Amino acid sequence: MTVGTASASTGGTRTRIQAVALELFTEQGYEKTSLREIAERLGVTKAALYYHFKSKDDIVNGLVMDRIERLDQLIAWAREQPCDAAGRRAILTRYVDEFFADEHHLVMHFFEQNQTVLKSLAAGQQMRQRMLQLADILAGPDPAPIAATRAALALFAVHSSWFAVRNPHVDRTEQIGRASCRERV
Amino acid sequence: MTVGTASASTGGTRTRIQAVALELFTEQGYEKTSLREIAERLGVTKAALYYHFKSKDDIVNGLVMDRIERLDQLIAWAREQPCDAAGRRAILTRYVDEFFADEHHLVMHFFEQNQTVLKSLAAGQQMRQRMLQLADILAGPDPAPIAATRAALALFAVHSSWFAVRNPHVDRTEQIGRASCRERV
DNA sequence: GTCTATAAGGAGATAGAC
DNA sequence: GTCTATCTCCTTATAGAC
Repeated sequence: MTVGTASASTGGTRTRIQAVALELFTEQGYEKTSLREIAERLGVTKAALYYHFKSKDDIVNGLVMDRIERLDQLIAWAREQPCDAAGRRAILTRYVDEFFADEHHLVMHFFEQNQTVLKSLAAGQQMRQRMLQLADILAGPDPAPIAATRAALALFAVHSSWFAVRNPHVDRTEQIGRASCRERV
Repeated sequence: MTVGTASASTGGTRTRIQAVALELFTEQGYEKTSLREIAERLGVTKAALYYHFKSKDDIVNGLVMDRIERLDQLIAWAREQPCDAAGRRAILTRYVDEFFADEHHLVMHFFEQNQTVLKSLAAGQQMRQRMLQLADILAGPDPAPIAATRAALALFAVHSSWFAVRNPHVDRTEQIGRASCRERV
């Protein structure tokens, strides 16, 4: 896991907490996962978690804020790409490469599985706002409604790949890449 | 709301409960919505809810089971459609017409906002299974991996329309129809 | 950094009167 | 059908010892 800038003094416990929390939040949902459950799986007590994070929400914030920074960089770069098909494809490709490679995709999966939670979290609202910005860039300036819809769908197609993944012989990244590149943008 | 076969004897309270619950579940999530909140909005007490539903899960079950029946009918019909582009388009069109018209789309929206909940509910697992069946039919017999992916994405594109809807001048059904028909299946 | 102990509150669910 | 009252359980979060 690459999560934030864990203070180098700690033995990586903070990062381990985030990793376990992310897994449980994605599997069973944020609300259904208690701090007791996270602590137990780590072999510590609940109180230990509160040394590293000031609240349950704060665990999520750490995960999200990291992505928002990276997303802002991608958005800034995307604004300078040409507004043609090649430019849009380049944007989508970088999006997939950055946010769905390695363990990064775990965070994205968490986002999709916990939409209602993110709605009530400040970090989640910011994330959503960035996604809409990216869709706007893909749609181009003064888009026809149909172009705006298509741009948003292209972005979403990447995310919906989890639903599509069932054949064990096709690995996930391969399928995600295929899904995004097939989309006409 | 058209929810199940409410015993005609009651004054529709059961249906009103489902309508309010559906709205709150979709807005803030299933876990975050308490029975107290539902009861308060209806002007009754928690205990009254338990006369109509044996548990909180049971409220969701009523909503889901209704869709599963309709989905099973659609699946049976879809199996008899030709395996060409026109047939696939016909299937998608009926899917959109049946599940995204009127208030039906509220239930679909609830599904997307509460994926983790549905994972742990028997009714939700059945629903997911039906969706995969439908994707298989769209993909055709012995599909290449790429065809399977494309079929699943086409289905999902319909559902992702909520993300795409931002322009208030384009109404939702119009956009959903457009989204599904634009998709190459 | 991690522990024990506990506070404070809300959740789902039930019993029984009306 | 709906109410009041209550039970039981589990949650997030804090205080303070080690």
